[in-house]
Amino acid sequence: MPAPLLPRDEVVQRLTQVIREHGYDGATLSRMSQATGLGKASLYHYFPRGKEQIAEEVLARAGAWLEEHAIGPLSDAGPPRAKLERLGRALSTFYAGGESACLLDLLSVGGAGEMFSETIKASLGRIEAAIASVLTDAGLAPNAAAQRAEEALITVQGALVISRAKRSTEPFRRVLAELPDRLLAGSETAH
Amino acid sequence: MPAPLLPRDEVVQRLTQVIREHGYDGATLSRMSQATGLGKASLYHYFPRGKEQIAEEVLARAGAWLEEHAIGPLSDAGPPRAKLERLGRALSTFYAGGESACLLDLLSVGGAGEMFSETIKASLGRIEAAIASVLTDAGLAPNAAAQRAEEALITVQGALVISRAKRSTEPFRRVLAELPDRLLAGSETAH
DNA sequence: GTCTATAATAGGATAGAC
DNA sequence: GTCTATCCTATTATAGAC
Repeated sequence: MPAPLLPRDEVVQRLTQVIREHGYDGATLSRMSQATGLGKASLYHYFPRGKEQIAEEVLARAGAWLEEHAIGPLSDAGPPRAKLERLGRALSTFYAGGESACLLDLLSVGGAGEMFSETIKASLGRIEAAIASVLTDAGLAPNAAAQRAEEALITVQGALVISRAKRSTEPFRRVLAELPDRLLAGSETAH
Repeated sequence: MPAPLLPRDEVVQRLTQVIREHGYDGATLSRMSQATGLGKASLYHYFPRGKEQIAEEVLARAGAWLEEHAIGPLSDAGPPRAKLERLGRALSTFYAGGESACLLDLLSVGGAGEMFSETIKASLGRIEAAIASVLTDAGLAPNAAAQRAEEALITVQGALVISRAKRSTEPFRRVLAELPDRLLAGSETAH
C-alpha cells in the first residue's frame, strides 16, 4: 500500500481551516479537496461517512487541543493569575490572534447545529468548569466563579464575532489582555 | 395586475427568519420558497438579483429597525440609565430574547462576509457611536465611553453565541439585564 | 404577480481502475 | 491511497404561460 501524501492529522488540520473560514454549509467537498490536494474520492477514503464525519473529527481534534493546552494546565499547581494568563496565550494561539473563527460558533448554526449540539455543549461545559475551578481557588464563591467563567466564554466569543465583523483583531486582543484582571477582580488574590 | 399574496415587507421578514436560522449558505431558495409560500420564480420577481439581493434587503431592513428602535432613542432626552434600559428592551425584542441569531454574525462568515463587510461595519459603527454618546453624557471620558460601547457589542454578541451553543437563552437574558450597570459603572450618574 | 417547466451548475457520494 | 469517471440530488437562475 502506497504511503499517504499527508498524515491524517495534517489532513484534518487543513479541513479545520476550511470549516473555520466557510462554516459547515460553505465548506464544500470541492474546497476541501483543494485545501488538502486530495480528490473527493480520497476524502471518502479517509472519512467514509463524508462531510459529517469530517466535521466530527475536526471538532474532536479542536477539543483535544483545547483539553491539552488550555483546560489541562488550569489544573496544574500555581497561582490563579499565572494560570489565567497561560489560558489567554493558549486561546490566542487557538484563535490565531483573533483571525480564526470558533468552531463551536460556526457549527452551532442551522442543520449542523443539531448534529453537533451535544459535543459543543460538553466542550463549553468542560472549559467553563475548569475556569470556575481556578476562580474558586482564587477565593471566589462557587456561584460567582461559575458566573464569571461563563462571562469569560461570552466575552471571548463576542470578541471573535466583533473582530470578524470589523475585520480587525484589536477587539479580540484587548479582551484577552484584560481577561485575567476581569476574572480575578475582587478575589482574595487580586489585592 | 393581481395583488401580491404578501406585502413586500412581510416577505422580507420571513426571509430574515430563514437567514437567521440557517446562515447565508444554508438559506436555500427552496427554504425561502417554503417560508414565504412563494415559488422560486416569484422570489426572482421580488428580487431580480437573487439571493444576494435578498440578503441585502434583509440586512437593510434589520438596520432600519435597529436605527428606529435601538439607536434613535439613544439620542432622545432623558437620563442615561433609562435610555440604556430601553436599549436592552429593544435588543431583547430584536434577538427574540436570545432565540434569534444576529445577522451581522452570520453574514460575516465565508463568502457572504466579503459581500456585506462594509454594510456590517457601518452598522456596528453607528450603534457603537450611539452608545458611546450616551456614556459621555453620563460623564465618562470619550475614550472610556468608546471602549465600553465596544464591550457592550462584544458582550451581546458573545451572549448570543453562547446561548445558541448551550441552547438556552439564560446567558443572553442575564447579559442584557446587567448591561446598564456594567456600562455606567463608575460614571457620575451611577452613584 | 404567480406559476410550471426547465436549464445549467454545483454539491455529496460511489464504483472501479491503478 | 489516489485517481477518473459517474450518479443522483439540490441549487441557482431563467423562460414563458396565465
